[in-house]
Amino acid sequence: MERYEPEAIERKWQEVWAREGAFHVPNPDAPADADGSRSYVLEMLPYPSGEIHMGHVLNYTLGDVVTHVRRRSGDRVLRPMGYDAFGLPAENAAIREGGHPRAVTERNIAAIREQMGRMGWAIDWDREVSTHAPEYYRWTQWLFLKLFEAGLAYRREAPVKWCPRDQTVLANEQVIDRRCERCGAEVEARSLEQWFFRITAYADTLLEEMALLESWPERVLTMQRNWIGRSEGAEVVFRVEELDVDLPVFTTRPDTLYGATFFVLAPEHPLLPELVAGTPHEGEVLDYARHAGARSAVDRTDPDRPKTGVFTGRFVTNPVNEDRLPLWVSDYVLMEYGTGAIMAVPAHDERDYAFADRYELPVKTVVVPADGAPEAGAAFVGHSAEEKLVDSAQFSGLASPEAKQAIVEWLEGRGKGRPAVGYRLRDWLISRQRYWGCPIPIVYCAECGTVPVPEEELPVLLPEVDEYLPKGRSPLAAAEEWVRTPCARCGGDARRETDTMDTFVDSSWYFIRYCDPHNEEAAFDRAVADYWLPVNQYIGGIEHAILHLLYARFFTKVLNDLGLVGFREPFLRLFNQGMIHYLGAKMSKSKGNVVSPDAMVERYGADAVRLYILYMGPADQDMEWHDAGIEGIAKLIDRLWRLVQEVAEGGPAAAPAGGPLVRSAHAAIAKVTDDVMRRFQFHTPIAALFELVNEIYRVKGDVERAGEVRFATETAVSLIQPYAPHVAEELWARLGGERLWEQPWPQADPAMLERETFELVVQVNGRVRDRVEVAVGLSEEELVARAKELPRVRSHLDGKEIRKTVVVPGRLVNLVV
RNA sequence: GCCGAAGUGGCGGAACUGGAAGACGCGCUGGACUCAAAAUCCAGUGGGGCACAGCCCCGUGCGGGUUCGAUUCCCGCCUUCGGCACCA
Repeated sequence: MERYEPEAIERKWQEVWAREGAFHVPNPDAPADADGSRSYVLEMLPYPSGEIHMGHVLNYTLGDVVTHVRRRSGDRVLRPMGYDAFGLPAENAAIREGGHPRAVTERNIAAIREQMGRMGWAIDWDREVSTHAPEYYRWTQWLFLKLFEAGLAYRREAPVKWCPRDQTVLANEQVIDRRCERCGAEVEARSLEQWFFRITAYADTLLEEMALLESWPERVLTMQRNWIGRSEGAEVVFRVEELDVDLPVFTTRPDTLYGATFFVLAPEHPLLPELVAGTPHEGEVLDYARHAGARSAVDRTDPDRPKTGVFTGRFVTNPVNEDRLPLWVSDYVLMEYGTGAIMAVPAHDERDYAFADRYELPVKTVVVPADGAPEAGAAFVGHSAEEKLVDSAQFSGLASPEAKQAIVEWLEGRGKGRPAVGYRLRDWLISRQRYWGCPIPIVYCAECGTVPVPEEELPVLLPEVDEYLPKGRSPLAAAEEWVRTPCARCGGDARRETDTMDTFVDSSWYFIRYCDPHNEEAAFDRAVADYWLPVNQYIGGIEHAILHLLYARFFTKVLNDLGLVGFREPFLRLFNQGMIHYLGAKMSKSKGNVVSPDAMVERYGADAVRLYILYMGPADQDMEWHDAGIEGIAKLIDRLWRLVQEVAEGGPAAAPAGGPLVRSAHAAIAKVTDDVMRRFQFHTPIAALFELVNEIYRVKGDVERAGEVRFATETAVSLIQPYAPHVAEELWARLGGERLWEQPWPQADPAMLERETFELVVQVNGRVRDRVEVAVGLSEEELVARAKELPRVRSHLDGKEIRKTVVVPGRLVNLVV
């Protein structure tokens, strides 16, 4: 018998698919009134580092299975691929090895494209895009200008996070535990003129429109909610009477206003120098502020470090009771949240309490449990209806939530406060002082100021430079000829912006470009975008739970508000695949525990790798790669292979009208289809295929059942096609079929799923005592009668009185004695 | 601390809507084939007990509860993982 040789088979069918353009899906001629169902299956585009790893294999094989099943179910399926090609690794490789980042990137892209071909993924290669191509980044720049016109892109000097190793600023989202998300270096604070996108204007929308999403993992929604960090409270204005200076604070606990005993400013607060100018405290306060600024972020935000601060000599007035509160400065108050100033209520805030304790400031309890005795000292009680106010003038006795509202209303009536909402989210800092990115299309003119590059002059091409090494300013600044340019408005001397954009800008709209990738007149045609989008199924790693997924949602909402697209959310369903571990740890080059996809494909074939990566376990959980595991899958393919040889030799067989094996085949169709399409579960369909093949093996020697065996074998081949498209195609051909990839997805016949008999489970007192095969459709009385006849049941009934009888039709009888 | 996810055999896991716990695979054991091995095929495989063709008990992190019946629902814990965190 001919042996299964994956290499030759896989090459053969990959060539056929390429020749026939098997997976090319053109846009409909009139997208606005195209009929038939369409489906957009998208996986996060790869960053073109050296080669793909097992995480990519899992990611894109998941998408591939969904694509095949949907295609064969009759959908027009968009399934594109591209490269997130700008970014630091290519630039760093170019610096290290010499050469141009473009050359490094394009070499890597070629290698990845080759590997993807070897995996046999059903990608529409006619739609391939790469974010570093001028044909692409021209439109990234165009979109930047749209945001600029809308007032959503702006430049300002602001304290920013600086990565000393990568020599560039970072977005807040790229700082993890105060370290650079890419290189792990501890970030520093700097104050720089930088470009921002006003994502904070969309904070509420980003929260509210989560309701439009069909299926996102709860943990991702939670992370985004945490990141946006919305909290409701009030702004309350305290006042330095002597100087006529108002100091507003943001608080979530206006109910504790009567408990405020001091007031604290952040060391960076802009009014601080003015407050202490010419006073005996000036030197000490400014000295403290300078030292606080010099502290590292890690040190300063360590909650275990004893709190420090100094008194400014000033007092503020509490608007509710005219109390004069001493004004302190301390670095436990952060300039970047709220107003950079707080009212301190040591009785009801642990941080304020720690500070009060250290500097011997008074503690005044104003909220107590409604039912219990007030405790002495600090009581960090909640602020639900279970707590009430004390020592709070006319608000005493009110429950905490009512008191909040009443106090804010009272303040509002006197112009001393108003309801307010605080967010953790900051505007998105998009400037980068690096070469390999999309140039920001802006020029600075001495006369006209900040001037956008006119649309017809796009793209602003990346200039060629000799030196990519970052030195704290953009390498683009060295291209003096490129930097000097006439002002688009007045024609006078102007200079180009030399920073490039964060690569997350590039990937915030690539899924729209895929719809219309060759458009030279526009970023995309709205009708085409609206035809395909929003994405029905997005698949990718959890590492983008905040970064890319938040930015892409923001971009989509902006584009919708600008009338450029007709949808509000880009990705209706999101699936995050788990990480693949090997030898007990996450695969990494440094640990030397990497399983190379190429080596596995060479040894077992792409089909076996594809099947195994999905068989390892639930795809949304982390999985452990077992070398022995893939052998089991190789065995399945081999068993199917040998089975098909036998069946093919047997020649055509009469189509069976029924039979247990035909029923099993239909059950497998139902299971695979439901798991993939409804449950998005990929390992159990493979188990169902194992079961089907095992069952065929048990009966294949029976010549009477040749028709059943042939039908079940064809079904198994057809069902395995989304997982193992090459060998399935080959086996399908050997069974006399052609173009399996275009064959309609098998339909389970409901009549074949129904059974004439079932195994009735009989319980006594809820414990299984016996089982008996009975006909479907018996009445409850008949089922109970059958159950009572069983000897094992009778021995447990033992003549006792039956107090209750539970019958679940089609399943069980439970007799309670 | 706040928010979220998860805990099932030796291992990965299944059980979807409250109805046979452990599908399927790995591993292991035994058998067939073979001079032998590999491959292949067949069978067995949660733990314990007994009067052992069989039967009984225990068993889904722990303790309670609801129910005729709980891996599944409720309450309270424990552990692990992830996010946020001097965020006022």
